[in-house]
Amino acid sequence: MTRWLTDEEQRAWRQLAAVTMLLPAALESQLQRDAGLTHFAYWVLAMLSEAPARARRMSELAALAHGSQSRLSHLVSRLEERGWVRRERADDDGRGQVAVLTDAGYDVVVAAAPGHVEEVRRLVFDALTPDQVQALHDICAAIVARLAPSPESPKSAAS
Amino acid sequence: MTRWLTDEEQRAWRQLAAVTMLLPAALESQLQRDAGLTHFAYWVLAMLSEAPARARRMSELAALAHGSQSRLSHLVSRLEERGWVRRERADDDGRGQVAVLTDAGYDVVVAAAPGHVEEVRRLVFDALTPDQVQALHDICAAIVARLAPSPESPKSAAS
DNA sequence: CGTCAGTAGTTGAATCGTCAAGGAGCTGGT
DNA sequence: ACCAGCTCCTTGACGATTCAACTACTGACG
Repeated sequence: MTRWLTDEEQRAWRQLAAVTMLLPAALESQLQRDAGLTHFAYWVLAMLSEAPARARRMSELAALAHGSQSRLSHLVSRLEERGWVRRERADDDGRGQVAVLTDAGYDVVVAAAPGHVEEVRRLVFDALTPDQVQALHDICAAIVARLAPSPESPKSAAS
Repeated sequence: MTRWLTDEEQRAWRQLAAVTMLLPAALESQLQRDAGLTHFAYWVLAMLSEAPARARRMSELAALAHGSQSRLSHLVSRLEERGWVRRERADDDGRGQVAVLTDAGYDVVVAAAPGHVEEVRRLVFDALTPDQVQALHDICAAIVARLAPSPESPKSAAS
């Protein structure tokens, strides 16, 4: 006995689906054109550029960029070939690898950031009122909570 | 002189970005597991199933599914191999092709729909109040308007 | 009519992502 | 000490997507 969507939900879903299909494509296209970067690659480089010592553990980076470890591993290999990232062994854990942003890599993010931010502003925030920005945050946070089965959130405390 | 994002915008953007990365992946994964379908493939089949005579022009279908013509063409070839869709020449326009949903294809969408809808409800609508659903619709519609450079919208009328 | 720009769609090469398998290192119980 | 099982990460094969031609047709203009 499927609970179908109401008309309002259906309408909202079609718009949301459109956003999830079109917005990433639009950002990809801008980044690809102006900086030769994937949206995912940009995000990874950005996360590295903000990190202390511009370095992060692979798994941490994968989680921050919302991608699988495998995807990240392949990407980092490509970025390494271009000389934007370097891999190092983790001191504390012999299994771990640390991705380090090189100076050349840093220059790439810094060069790509303004155009990307401009595009995000143009496509998203210029279209919204401040109240809507707030609402968007809350809505997306609620959805993300469902998507990321984080260790917190379950009801009662386990001993 | 880049106009950077305010803190509120930044927060909202991170959540929205997370949704655009995680939600499609989650839906893909459910559809792939339970029906052997891509989200895009599901959407295309769904659009066909709603159409009069279960048939649509390729370009119309591409627009409805928010994908490129090339992407659709490749997909339809794969769907054709599985016997879920058939290509026909358009009567009115010799260049055009019409994609037609076969009975087998119809059965596939009908079988996949309940699980998919359940997942959408679980991940999105169960997390939101009715007010938020309404707000989500308006927000996404505003963004989509920026993304789809529709022929209307420009300011003054051209003769 | 012929031609020429524009539209509809397909194709193939190259890129990117996923999935399943595997190497290598840590950790806890005995 | 050992070994079973776990975590971290990489790899290779495969599938899906993009990008840039390319074919085939239409419609307008002289």
